[in-house]
Amino acid sequence: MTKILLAEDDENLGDLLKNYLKAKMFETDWFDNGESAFEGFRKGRYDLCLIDVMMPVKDGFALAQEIRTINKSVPVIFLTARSMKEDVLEGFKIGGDDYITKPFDMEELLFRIEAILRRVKNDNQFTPQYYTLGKYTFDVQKQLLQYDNTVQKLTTKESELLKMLCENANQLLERNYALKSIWADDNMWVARSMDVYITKLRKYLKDEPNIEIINVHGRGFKLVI
Amino acid sequence: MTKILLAEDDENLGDLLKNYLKAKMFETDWFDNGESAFEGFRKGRYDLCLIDVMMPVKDGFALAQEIRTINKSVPVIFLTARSMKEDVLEGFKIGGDDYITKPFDMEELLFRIEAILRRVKNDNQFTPQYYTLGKYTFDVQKQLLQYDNTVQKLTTKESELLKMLCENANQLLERNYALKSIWADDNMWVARSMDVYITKLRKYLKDEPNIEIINVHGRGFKLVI
DNA sequence: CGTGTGCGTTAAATATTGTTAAATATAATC
DNA sequence: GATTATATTTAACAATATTTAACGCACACG
Repeated sequence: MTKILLAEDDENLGDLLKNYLKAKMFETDWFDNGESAFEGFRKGRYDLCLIDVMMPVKDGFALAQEIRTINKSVPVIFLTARSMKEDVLEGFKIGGDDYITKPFDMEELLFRIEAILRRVKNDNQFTPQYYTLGKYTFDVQKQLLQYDNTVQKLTTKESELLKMLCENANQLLERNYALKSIWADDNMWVARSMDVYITKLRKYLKDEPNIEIINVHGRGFKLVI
Repeated sequence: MTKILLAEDDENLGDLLKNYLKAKMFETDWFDNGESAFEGFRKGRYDLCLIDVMMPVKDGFALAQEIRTINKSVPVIFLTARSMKEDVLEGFKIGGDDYITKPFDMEELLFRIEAILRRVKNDNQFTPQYYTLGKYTFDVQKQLLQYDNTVQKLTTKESELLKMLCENANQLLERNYALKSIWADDNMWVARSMDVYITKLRKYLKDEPNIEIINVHGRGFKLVI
């Protein structure tokens, strides 16, 4: 379950937010000042922080800065009064991921939370170690393609290309994009090299009829599962 | 490049939006009434529609409905005045993907546009697409047309064109619309290329008397089932 | 009817991709 | 550092995909 830290001194708003987020399947710990919120952060594990800028004892920026000293990546969304829009810059400088001005739509807040979580997930998401391609298993780290008792060692380029195809499974992998990523160049000659590797990968995967690398003429390739 | 259709009668807002979106790397065609916007949609190819509800000549809902008759999937965001929040339901019923109430933050709008485009992209990725054409089955991802034990591999262009025809089955598929989508252009020479592909598709489908690709003189083609 | 334009079809021309093998570069071993 | 082994690129040719060209017919419109 996704856990949210909420730092908000207004009792009505805090309660409202906590209940709304609960309804949307987020588990929220609500603190009514910066001091206790920081204590809470140290003891807990949170996927996202929702911090009001104006708070007694320790304001939102101070809290965010403290949080950053012990965690560089947790997303922070600031809640700020509309009149204080200059604060926004300050907020981003501290490393906030978004801000939202009061009064705000609950729906809009939810929207931003989900967008940020999605983004963070994609960022941090260590490229999965393994991909399952029909009866094959592709071990990215070890560069191995195996099924049953057969093991095929892949070369670096083979592995990098297959990895990119897997990341974009059922989607077009653009020729130029792949070339620039793997070959750091996209001239005509290098492009032919990529074709050679496509042939190799197809050969490795030929025993699995549900997996296919199809060409999209003039644009790139698609790994269809 | 991502193309946006903007239908907005307010000259200031329209201009502002167009420039803002341009700065954010979206190419925007701006129409100031529903009538011309629909003309524009028919002739062009758009990734997303941004439609003001209150417009002269043809209001936003009517426009969206007309767009839906020729395209079932393009995302639509409605712009609506805050006082008319009841309209929201109407908008979703028509098949809008989001709505945003005026006055709104440019940033919020951008946020929603990006979120929807991301979602649409992910959707398409996983829904396996098959069309049933009489005794044939058309597998869009794998670009295959099969019946019984016969399998016909389709080329990229063949497949893209057949897909568009299927999406608009029993409806007119406009020449220009298809050309801009598949060929990213609609000059005279490319148009002949499309005719060649129509001939090819007819040849593939000739064994099924209930399926026919008929020509609508001067307008386009229609896949009749 | 006759004329201009659009469409159907086929075949040739061009561009892109598939495949294999040889040449070169890189790494591993001694 | 020379010698293998392995990885990658280059080259050459075959196979496909796409576009262009050509010709004849169909349709709209006067």
